[in-house]
Amino acid sequence: MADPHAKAELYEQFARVGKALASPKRLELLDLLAQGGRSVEDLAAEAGLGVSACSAHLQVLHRARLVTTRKQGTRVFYSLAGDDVTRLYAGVRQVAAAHLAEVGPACHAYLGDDVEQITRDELLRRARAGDVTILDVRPAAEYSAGHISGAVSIPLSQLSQRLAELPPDTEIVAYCRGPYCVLAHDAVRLLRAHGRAARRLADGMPEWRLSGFPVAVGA
Amino acid sequence: MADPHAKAELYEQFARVGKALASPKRLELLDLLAQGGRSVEDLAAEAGLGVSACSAHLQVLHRARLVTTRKQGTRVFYSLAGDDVTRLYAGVRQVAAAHLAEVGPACHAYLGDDVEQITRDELLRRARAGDVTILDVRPAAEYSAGHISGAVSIPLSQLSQRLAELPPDTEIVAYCRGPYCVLAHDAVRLLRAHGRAARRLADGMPEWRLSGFPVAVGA
DNA sequence: ACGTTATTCCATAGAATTTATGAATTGTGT
DNA sequence: ACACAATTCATAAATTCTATGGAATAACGT
Repeated sequence: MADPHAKAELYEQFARVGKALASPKRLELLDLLAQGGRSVEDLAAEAGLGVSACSAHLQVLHRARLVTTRKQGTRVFYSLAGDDVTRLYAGVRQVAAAHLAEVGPACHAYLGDDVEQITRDELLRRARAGDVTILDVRPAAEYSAGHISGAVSIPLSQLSQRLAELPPDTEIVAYCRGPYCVLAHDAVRLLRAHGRAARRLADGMPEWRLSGFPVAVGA
Repeated sequence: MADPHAKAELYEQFARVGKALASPKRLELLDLLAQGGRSVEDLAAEAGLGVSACSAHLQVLHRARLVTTRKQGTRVFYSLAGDDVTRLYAGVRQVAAAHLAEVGPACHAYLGDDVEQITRDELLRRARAGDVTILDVRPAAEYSAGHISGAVSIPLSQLSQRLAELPPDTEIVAYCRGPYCVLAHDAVRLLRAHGRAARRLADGMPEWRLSGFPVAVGA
């Protein structure tokens, strides 16, 4: 009959994935990794962790096989193990947002006042019509790892100095890492403060790519 | 600027969902709940837990809002909070199966030798053609809560005594709770040992329902 | 070969959590 | 008032989490 130990063992394996998702810092790391491969110290800096702590978290993710490693010279690049992992992470966020009342306030506290959004489909239509400027405000390395076809890269930190590079009289749609990333929110507020028409893509690069929408790689 | 505390708080919320998924017993409970609402003691018995321990686990799930409660007389019925939760749970299993080498052996140890499978789409075609008997081998209560349209209910525990109820000369497709449930595996082996042509639906009731395939409710 | 650099490993440590058990309690319905 | 289901509580051992700073490892450049 059903060996209760065998059953427990199987669910133990499933739970390895759950345990990997059980820490806020690890979810932050997944968020960063969804933008492309990254080295440990890069991730540590971006996530506000010490290198050791970051490495430890990454190894939890690695033991659950949510990430893969690749050695490039003296450094180790971590990447998500597959699109299914990206989708799983998105699923966690979606379920949390749909059912946890605290997510709303937490979003507002972190992202600030709502800015006008645009959906992926509408952006694709507008991009094909050519009457919109798509703006990637993530760090340059993330843009290189993959961006929306036709997007220009101006990291948020440089945006106020480089406003002139944006063609005048066209609406700007800014995007970043995902629906819970501040960068595009801040960018839109900054652009509007300078009198530009700007909206934010409702989600970010990973969702765009997973939808099969056109992506470009490189500088 | 970006308040690091606000960011941490947001990811803390996301991690609540992850934490809820971080225990094998809780995943087992989700598996059971995906079949329909259930009382605490029912769940406790099915999952091999004491009532207290089961109640505690359920409250972890409830605090993460993965389940909802409904009072019916003297007992409390727990249900999944939505289809997104069912999908999230399926996602965890899928990622584990795709990336964790240990899942294969654990499956074999629990489910036994592979039995022939059939996909949802093929089953639907065959069912429409009418040349197949669909057999639900889950406990009767789960059948009542929702089953594949046209399926007959013979819980695995009664199958060997009730073989005569199955129309002769038609192939039988057995299904149960999902891809990692033993019931249909055992049923197919039992049927084949009695000389019947039998296969197993590759996944179970929740996946069938989520695909939008026809479902019936009641005895 | 040697120094540099990135990452992992180790030792530590406190805090916090997890899990389960059995008994007591709450609350609902008969 | 009684019976029953579920939760809470008191325990308890075990485990786990998290982060830190320093040592070990491994690969590269000179």
